[in-house]
Amino acid sequence: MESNALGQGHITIRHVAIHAGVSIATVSRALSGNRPMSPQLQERVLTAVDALGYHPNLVGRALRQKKTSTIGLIIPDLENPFFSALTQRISRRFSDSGTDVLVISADNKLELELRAVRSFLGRQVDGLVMIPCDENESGEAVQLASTHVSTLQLDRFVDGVDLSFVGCDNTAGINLVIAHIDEFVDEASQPVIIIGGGSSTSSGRERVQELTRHRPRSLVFDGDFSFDWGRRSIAEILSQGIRRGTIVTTADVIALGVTSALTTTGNSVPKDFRVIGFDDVGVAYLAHPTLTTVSQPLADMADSIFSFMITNPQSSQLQARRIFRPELVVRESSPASHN
Amino acid sequence: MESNALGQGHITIRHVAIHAGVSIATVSRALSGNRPMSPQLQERVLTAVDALGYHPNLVGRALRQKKTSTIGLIIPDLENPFFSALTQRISRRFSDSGTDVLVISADNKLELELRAVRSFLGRQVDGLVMIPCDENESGEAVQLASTHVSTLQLDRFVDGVDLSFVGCDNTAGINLVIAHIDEFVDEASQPVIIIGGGSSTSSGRERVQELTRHRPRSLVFDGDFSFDWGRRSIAEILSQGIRRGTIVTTADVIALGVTSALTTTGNSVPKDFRVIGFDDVGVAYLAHPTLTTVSQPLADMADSIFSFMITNPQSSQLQARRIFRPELVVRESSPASHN
DNA sequence: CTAGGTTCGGAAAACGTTTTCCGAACTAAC
DNA sequence: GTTAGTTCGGAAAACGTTTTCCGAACCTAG
Repeated sequence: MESNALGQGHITIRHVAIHAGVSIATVSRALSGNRPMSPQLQERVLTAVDALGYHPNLVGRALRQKKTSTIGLIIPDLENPFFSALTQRISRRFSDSGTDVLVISADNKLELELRAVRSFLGRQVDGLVMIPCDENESGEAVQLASTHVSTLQLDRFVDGVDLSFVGCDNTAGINLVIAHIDEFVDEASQPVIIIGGGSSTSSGRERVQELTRHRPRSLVFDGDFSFDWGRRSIAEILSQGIRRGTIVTTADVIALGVTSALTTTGNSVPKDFRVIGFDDVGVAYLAHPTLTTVSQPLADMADSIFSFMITNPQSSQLQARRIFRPELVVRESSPASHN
Repeated sequence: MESNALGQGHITIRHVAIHAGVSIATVSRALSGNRPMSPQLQERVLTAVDALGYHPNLVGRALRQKKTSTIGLIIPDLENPFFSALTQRISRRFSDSGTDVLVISADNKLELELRAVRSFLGRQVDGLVMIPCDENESGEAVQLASTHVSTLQLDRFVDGVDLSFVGCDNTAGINLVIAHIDEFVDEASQPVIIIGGGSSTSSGRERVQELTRHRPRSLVFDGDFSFDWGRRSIAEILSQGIRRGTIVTTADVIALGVTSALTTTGNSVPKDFRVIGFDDVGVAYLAHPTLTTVSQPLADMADSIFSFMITNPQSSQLQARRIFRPELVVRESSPASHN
């Protein structure tokens, strides 16, 4: 059961060196290929490595090299399918580059977010990507991160700090929605029902802001990015006696809760209520009715993050700001040909 | 912008020591509280720490202490809502215990799974939790992990290796489903339509196995744990001229694809087809119709993982096998009072 | 005033690696 | 045959911690 060839503890480079009858420097070089050496010697080392089942201790290596071939990713909520899809895409993008992506979920708590930053910094990650929990309150965490390591804000940014950012153009996305609504709502500037989420995040705020700019007299409800808030918002709306309208949400998770609550209470989508989401998560086209939404280019964003992290030499004097254009995806929850 | 008080590079314990006019040993002790010391001296060190903005280098600490206060979690597919929910619960459970949970997604690829194990081992994690990708092919990865660190299989196990496991009783879960079906299918042993997924995983296999044991003449389709497979399976079923029946799937993600495809093709759920899932992911009760499914006790499982990792002293002679009882949740997709 | 104990700070070793530096051996050129 | 150059292996320093060990200082009791 124990695979120890020598005394106790793990097998180190020293054991390999003894086994192969060489110095530890030679073993290191044979493995890294850092300096050319005679093939037979290298071969001898390699067989010793195999025989002993040696795996290098990355902690020791990191300490010496002052780099870990690792980037950290801090996610507010893994249960949000948009974030988990983003996480998946990013990991995939980095997967064959030698650096691996470590994920920590902050569970939407500022305290955990800050702890995650500290943890990653202490761990000496080569880069840090974070979706800040809060536009204002996450300032400390982001600031701390950025002074120590090359840091990138994703999807949301915090106010004040001038830092690199990758995300989508929320204003443009909402404008697509507005243009779409104009097709079937006769009178322009007809108020809509806005079910917002995460108003203390830049994305949530920007989206609601642009919506109310176009439709000033709209009803605005504010909650968080969750299925449940979508459901509860409908209870509120129905209790106000509203029986039809166009509902624009700031996230698919909300929209899905909304349509679910509407249909279970006997309201028809899109007949009584049209519903529009944001993000185009995987389940959006599985919902019934399928959800009209704004699609973000996840793969492009992952590419952008990758190139930022790879090319960026440690301290990022150059602020990158990559804002991607989203696309409207019209589905059954708000058919274009309705009226 | 640069917060370096001294030359170049990060601020180390040495800088703090100089600043406070003490030795590095004293700084270490002041921070860890490892040995009592006079309050005023400690105070002096602490202010120096604050003044310089020192954060300990966890890599150095890990090297010395031979422990990292970290556990690794390897997930086959973060986009599967069941897995992301599980991940969230586990992180949450560990969040205030001082050890943090690092997640790597294997993207359902054996090669990435093995690499993730190596990465975590090299990183000297104190424990490793993994959901193996494949019942047979993941043997190497799991074996490797278990010989080096206290390892726990989650939700699925691999054949052969005798290793600790936390999961749910799939057989019991399926028996609940069978009992439920018996209520509205007059003739017992009436064949059903089984849409399996992940037949090369223990969970997928066990569930289908128990189903066919009770309903030997059932139609069995095999695919993977994904929305898309659920959709495609329906195309296949309809092309065979089948227009009604009871569909049992081995995962909610499949079931959601199934109901989606059924309703968009004009088939009614539960009138024409009854659909039953497994896992009880968050969206299951948002779907239309809401999904009957088997619910797994996520919080209990997370607790179990936690206590295993905390109590278990390094090498786990004692094999833990915690199998939890699932519960049936009857919803609209297969109403009990149908016939 | 001395013997024995206790407190507490610092020097230095240790963790596992990479890499710089040095020196030995060999080669080639004059 | 000597010198200069090149190759290649090893000794040792370095990375940033924690912790063992030692010794100085102080206290207490006889």
